[in-house]
Amino acid sequence: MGRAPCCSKVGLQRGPWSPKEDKLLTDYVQANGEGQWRSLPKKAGLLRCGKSCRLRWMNYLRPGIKRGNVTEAEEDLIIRLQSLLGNRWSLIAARLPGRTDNEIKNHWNTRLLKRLHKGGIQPQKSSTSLLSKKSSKQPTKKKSNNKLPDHFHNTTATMYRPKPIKICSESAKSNSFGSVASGSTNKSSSNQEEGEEVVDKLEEEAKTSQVSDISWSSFELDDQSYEPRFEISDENQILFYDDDDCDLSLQADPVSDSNLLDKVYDEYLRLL
DNA sequence: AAATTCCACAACCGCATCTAA
DNA sequence: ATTAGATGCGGTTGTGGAATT
Repeated sequence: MGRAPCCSKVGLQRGPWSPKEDKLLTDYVQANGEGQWRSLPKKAGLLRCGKSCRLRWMNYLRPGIKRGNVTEAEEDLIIRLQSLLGNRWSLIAARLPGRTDNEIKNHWNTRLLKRLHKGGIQPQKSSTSLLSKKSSKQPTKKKSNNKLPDHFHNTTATMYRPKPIKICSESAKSNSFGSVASGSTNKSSSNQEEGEEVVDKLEEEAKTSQVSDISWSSFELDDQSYEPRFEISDENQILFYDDDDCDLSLQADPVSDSNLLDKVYDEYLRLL
């Protein structure tokens, strides 16, 4: 038997929000701040579940939210972060200013996933992500000798090779991962800890193995071997690990090398 | 023009995690 | 240490509009 629903559904409004409800919620949150979602509807005069109010605020009413027009650079970053993190939409959203996890998730499911499938790419699921909680319990990756499988067909897409970087505790701890992983609230401490755990493990490994550079390749963590879904050649070509011939057009704008999104991505790679 | 299918997005649901008592 | 309530997250569904037949 599951636990009781978060709130009684009796008499509560459901479905799309009306402008009047939006205004009530916005006014209340602006006056009283976020939080206390459970008691908020009553105080704000809304006939909605607290969860519903929170979702509406986070995904729609919150100031600074960008809607629609996901740029190619953003799509590129979403794809790259998804390959690193799996379906950790809140983490991914935290790296895309103004975008919500729900929007990114929708965009992924409705467009990017199809595009990748069309290109013969099998995107990883959350259970195989590097930071996934499940990954340590249910390893899904086989140990690899870092060689490409024979059936591997490479396709090309331009991407920028992250520079091998030296992991040091200061940079690891002082980077923005924690603050960003916290997302819109101060609550995602577990995500932050996961990120730091990964960094700590890599740092320890680097110390013991006398290797100071962590390069863009597979590595081991928690007795599991992780390998990227793709490899980046010296010519900045992505070589996708895939069974089928495919033509994925992930052409990044060369100019974007210096743009914010790439920096954001590099920041993640530093952590991994 | 009407019916059907497709698509994008908002919202819901259940579970996991956090926190305070 | 335990427990219950609150919150956050990700998967899924419902719905309205656009596109197609």
